[in-house]
Amino acid sequence: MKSETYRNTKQRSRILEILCHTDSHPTASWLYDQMKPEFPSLSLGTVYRNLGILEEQGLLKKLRSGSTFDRYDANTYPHAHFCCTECGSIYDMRDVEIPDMVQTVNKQTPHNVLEINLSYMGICEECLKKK
Amino acid sequence: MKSETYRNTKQRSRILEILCHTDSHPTASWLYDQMKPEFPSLSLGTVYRNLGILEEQGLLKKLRSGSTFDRYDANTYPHAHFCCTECGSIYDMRDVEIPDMVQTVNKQTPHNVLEINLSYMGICEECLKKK
DNA sequence: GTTCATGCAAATCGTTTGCACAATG
DNA sequence: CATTGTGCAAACGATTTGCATGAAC
Repeated sequence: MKSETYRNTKQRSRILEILCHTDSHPTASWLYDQMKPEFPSLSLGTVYRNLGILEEQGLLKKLRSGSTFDRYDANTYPHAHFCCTECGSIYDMRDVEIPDMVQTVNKQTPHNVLEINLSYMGICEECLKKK
Repeated sequence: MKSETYRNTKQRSRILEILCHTDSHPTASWLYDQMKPEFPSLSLGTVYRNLGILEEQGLLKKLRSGSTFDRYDANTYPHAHFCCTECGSIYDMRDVEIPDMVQTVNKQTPHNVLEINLSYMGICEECLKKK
């Protein structure tokens, strides 16, 4: 049973503060290393639990969300995907254009962009039926 | 030392065949379950190894590639990311427009699209310097 | 004082790897 | 027959969880 009330803890507010002051999209263990000096008895479990709570509160987002499995696709032609956040299934979006922005974007960034990764997240047809 | 020659094995060609005849972007264990009746002594390790080889050969792609860690972002406003395939770091793409295609796409698909996930893959500035 | 969060350690789960044996070319 | 692939089981690494203690309200 999930609780609806959250308490303020030093650990949790520090995590959010660090996340708000960096744009490096940290991992849990990076946050752990950052906080360890200030909270010597901090544990990784606490970091993970708080990240989960902050995400529930909508204060942060977990990147590359979706399932935790590797998935494989024999269609190597660039195409967009639809990822269902309920059941985890992934569909091809055959009819949706994937804008060829590689050249455009390369002019706007110092990095070397090689590939676009475009996916649409939402609820799939099957899961919609079940509601 | 990585070999440059690949042999044909029943297991590997079956994996590719299954992948080519489905668009459900299978996981390794789904493939394993599919193949188990035909190859009763099949092991998951074999499936993973062959998926790796097929990817090397360019016959398939692993989806949501990049690092294996969860990463967190306190910037919940929709924005594109750049993911370096060499060092795994992730940058915000502040200046790159993320096209608001949610409405457009919803007209083209039976699923309910809620969110766009756009990332550019390539080599980051830092890694380029090291070359 | 009741409930929620923490720290610790053990468990979980997807994936990788070492090794002896089998199959390929 | 030299080399690559397989099956098995153990190892790995990120994340999760059970439980007793501590902090928040």
